[in-house]
Amino acid sequence: MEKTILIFGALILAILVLFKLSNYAIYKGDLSIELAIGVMAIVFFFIGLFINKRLNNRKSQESIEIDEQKIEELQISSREYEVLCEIAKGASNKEIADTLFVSESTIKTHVSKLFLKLDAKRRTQAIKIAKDLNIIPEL
Amino acid sequence: MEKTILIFGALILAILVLFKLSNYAIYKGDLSIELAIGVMAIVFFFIGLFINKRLNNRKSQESIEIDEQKIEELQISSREYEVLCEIAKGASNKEIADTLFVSESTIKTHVSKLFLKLDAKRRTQAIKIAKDLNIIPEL
DNA sequence: AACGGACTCATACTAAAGTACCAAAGTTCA
DNA sequence: TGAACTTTGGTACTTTAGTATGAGTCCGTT
Repeated sequence: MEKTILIFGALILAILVLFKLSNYAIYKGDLSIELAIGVMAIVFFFIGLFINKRLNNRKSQESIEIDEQKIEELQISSREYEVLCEIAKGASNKEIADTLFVSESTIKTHVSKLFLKLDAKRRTQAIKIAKDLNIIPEL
Repeated sequence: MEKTILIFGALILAILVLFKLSNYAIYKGDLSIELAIGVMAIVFFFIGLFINKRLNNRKSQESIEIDEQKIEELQISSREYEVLCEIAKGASNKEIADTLFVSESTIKTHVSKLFLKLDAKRRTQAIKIAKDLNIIPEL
């Protein structure tokens, strides 16, 4: 909301400035009315495009961003997080163990901890919850 | 690219039309130059916003869109698809059976079929593959 | 030094998932 | 009509996942 006011404030200011410039040019006989109006219109058209593009870029970046704060809140350790990401990739316990150079028993331990922290009963549920919390990459 | 030409064509046409209208109003003494320019500027600013919003909405709809064609290709039946979505929600076989009013045995049958069609060995992998193929809702 | 937490690992067990095989009913299409 | 497919479901079995318990090492903090 604040941003909207700022944008329109800047817009009105720009209109006033361009008014003065266009009036000056018309009185000097350098510009016709049509040209002044046309230039103004096109300038503001592109201002509209530019502002909207900026807002939309910000939006799509936000949705991709991982919620590091949430990970902290849940007290998920880095190793547990690694295991979570591997689970979300569809790997089995054995595969994850091989990937991370530990035993399957260790993976089971991490998984159990993850379930506690995410309040999940099975890995598919843990993936869903993690996705909803934006704590794992969309990849 | 074609769209861009069309948009700018329409833009130039709109400028010419509004020129004529504004000239007519100025000669009649109804409008001052400043007001005409201001109105033009604001109109085109919002045209810019509007056009860009339209283009971006189309984009974000595309990325959310489920690849129905892919589902057809993989020959996933509607029932199988229902089960796939439930799996992705984190539900167990028992829970899915209760949700769809069938037996757990039936769910297992559908799941096995899904694994064949998605070339997956376990449900977490099936979810990943389905996600990558854009055949299940982001939800 | 003592404590707590992360990481690692094992064992034993249960539960859930996954596989194989079989079957029946209904629908669609050549 | 027969074949193919979908949907449903059961049984028996194997494999993987998940739980519980216990333990050791390392590191940081009090």
